[in-house]
Amino acid sequence: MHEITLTIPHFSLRDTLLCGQCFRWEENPDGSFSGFAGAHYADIRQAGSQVLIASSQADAGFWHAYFDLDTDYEDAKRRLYRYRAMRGPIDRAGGIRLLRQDPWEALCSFIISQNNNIPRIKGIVGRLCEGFGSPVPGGFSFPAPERLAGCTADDLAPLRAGFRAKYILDAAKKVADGTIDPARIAHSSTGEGEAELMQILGVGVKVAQCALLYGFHKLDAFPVDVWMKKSLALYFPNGFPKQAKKIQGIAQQFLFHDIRTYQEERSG
DNA sequence: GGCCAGGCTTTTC
DNA sequence: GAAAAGCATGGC
Repeated sequence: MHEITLTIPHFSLRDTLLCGQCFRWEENPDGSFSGFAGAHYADIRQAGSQVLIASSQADAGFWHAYFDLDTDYEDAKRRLYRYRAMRGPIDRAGGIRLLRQDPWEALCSFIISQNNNIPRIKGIVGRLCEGFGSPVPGGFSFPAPERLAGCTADDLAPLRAGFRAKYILDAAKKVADGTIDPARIAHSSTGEGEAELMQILGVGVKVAQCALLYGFHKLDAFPVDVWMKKSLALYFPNGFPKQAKKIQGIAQQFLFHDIRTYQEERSG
């Protein structure tokens, strides 16, 4: 294993890895985390502003990018703090960073997420990797679209993904044959990317926005699910301010984690 | 046991 | 067009 240390002030590793943006990390009893980012297995723990990564590969640059260290979150939080309603969510959930995940993995994972819950999403994603991924140090990679494009729904039955299996296959085929081009979406506007992704069976606005935010790092993407509807009703009944549109994806993550973790029992 | 889960597609009114 | 049903599976 290779030891890599990153310095990330005002950061919460736990909130970042458990807030529902990724599905391949598990918390250990000692508070560290084990799992995968792309094909990189790692054990990660946080000590203050130090993030200690024991990685299967000597690739500090990869982890620098994964934890999005080139984005200034302190600046984003200062801007968002102008809105009184954001202050509680920032104080409670402001340690979250938007991970720069692989686009295909994020797209596929959030197709699986629909009408589903996070523990079961993790189970399906785990079985997908073990059944169809490639062996890498520490476990299995997330399967490439080309690997899944030749599969049938019956092949995916062991995943117990239910009705989502045919959506996974449609997405894999359209990415593998170029109908959907992640490289093109990466250079497109969020609106254009949404339209392209929604060509996939089983991808609506919510899943497309999740893929754009978590897989393509489009910080103006803004997925709204049942939790975000609750949060917006509580904090922004007149809608999220358009002045903050460029970083509303960061705000979304604070609001989502806050409402799920801290406000569930509070009556509106 | 019915309800719900980071929804979407299909059918029906 | 809008609203409702249907969809697989599992946890509570």
